[in-house]
Amino acid sequence: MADIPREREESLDVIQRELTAFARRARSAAARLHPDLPLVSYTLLAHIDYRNGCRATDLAAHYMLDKSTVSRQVASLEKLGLVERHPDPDDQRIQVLHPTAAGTQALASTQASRRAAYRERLGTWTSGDLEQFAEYLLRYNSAGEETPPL
Amino acid sequence: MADIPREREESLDVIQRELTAFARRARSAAARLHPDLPLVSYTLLAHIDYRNGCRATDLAAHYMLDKSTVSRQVASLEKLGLVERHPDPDDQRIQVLHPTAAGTQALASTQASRRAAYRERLGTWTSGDLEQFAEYLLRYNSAGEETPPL
DNA sequence: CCACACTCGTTGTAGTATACAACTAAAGTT
DNA sequence: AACTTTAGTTGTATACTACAACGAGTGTGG
Repeated sequence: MADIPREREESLDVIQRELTAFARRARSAAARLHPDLPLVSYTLLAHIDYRNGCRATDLAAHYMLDKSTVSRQVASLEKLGLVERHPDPDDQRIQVLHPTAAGTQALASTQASRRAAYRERLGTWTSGDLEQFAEYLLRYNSAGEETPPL
Repeated sequence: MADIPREREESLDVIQRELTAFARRARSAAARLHPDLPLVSYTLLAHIDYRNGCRATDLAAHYMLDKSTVSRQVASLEKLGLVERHPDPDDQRIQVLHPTAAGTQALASTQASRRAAYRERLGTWTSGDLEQFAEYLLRYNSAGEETPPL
């Protein structure tokens, strides 16, 4: 039951369909998890934090967004007092983005409810399955650093 | 290396982060794969086809969308001549949606390029890994029929 | 040192996706 | 017949996004 092409195709179709369903549902779910935070911005804020500061260009590359989109999102995060921009002394074009204290705090409280949701949702999974699933997702996403993910 | 809670948390965080990254990238990727099709509508059309006809309400439930959103998307698909509405004779409130010939055809050609993209992307995976990954995604998504997926 | 090219970011404009609320119409329930 | 529930539409407002044009800073080849 291993290398029969038909089985591969079936698996690919399932993966395609389920990933699509997930992506379509993600927004509404995210809205429920942090109704306050501008919601897409949350993702960017989380990434800024994860990277310990980064540039707008990095965000655009990572999420495949136009720089104008990122620019506005960052502006909105700044207006909300969640991120700060620090000009890079070596290159005046660059603004290094960092979460403010409020940003870190907002992230932490949101992260808590996200974690709780995931824990509940994946509560019945064995640790081995979680690990394996995480590994698959990493592999899947990294495969598409260059090419489109969907 | 099995049931240590810390390891579970780490896996959960990775899953969370990678699923989020995927969801954020999905739109831009989808835009590249079918620049012609209204692009969100594609998903709905695919689901209508997959189900061999369904109601707008079913689409809303499946993708966690507001009925007004679905109503407009379906209207746009109809205007493009990709779906037809057939009133249910037993219940005049209901419109059963079906792909038109053009809809089926559009779906087929898009599906071809999608399949190609997935085949390329997952070409190095073993059939076993694909099967396992598909199974995880199914399990993950079905766990959230009630609760939010993200 | 200057002209050209490149990079980072912003702003103008426009299209798409989405939700919420109010509404119509058709069934179903008392 | 009156109330409730379900299916779908429309009005309105907002979020997200891209593309194009632009401004400012950096780097490089004459």
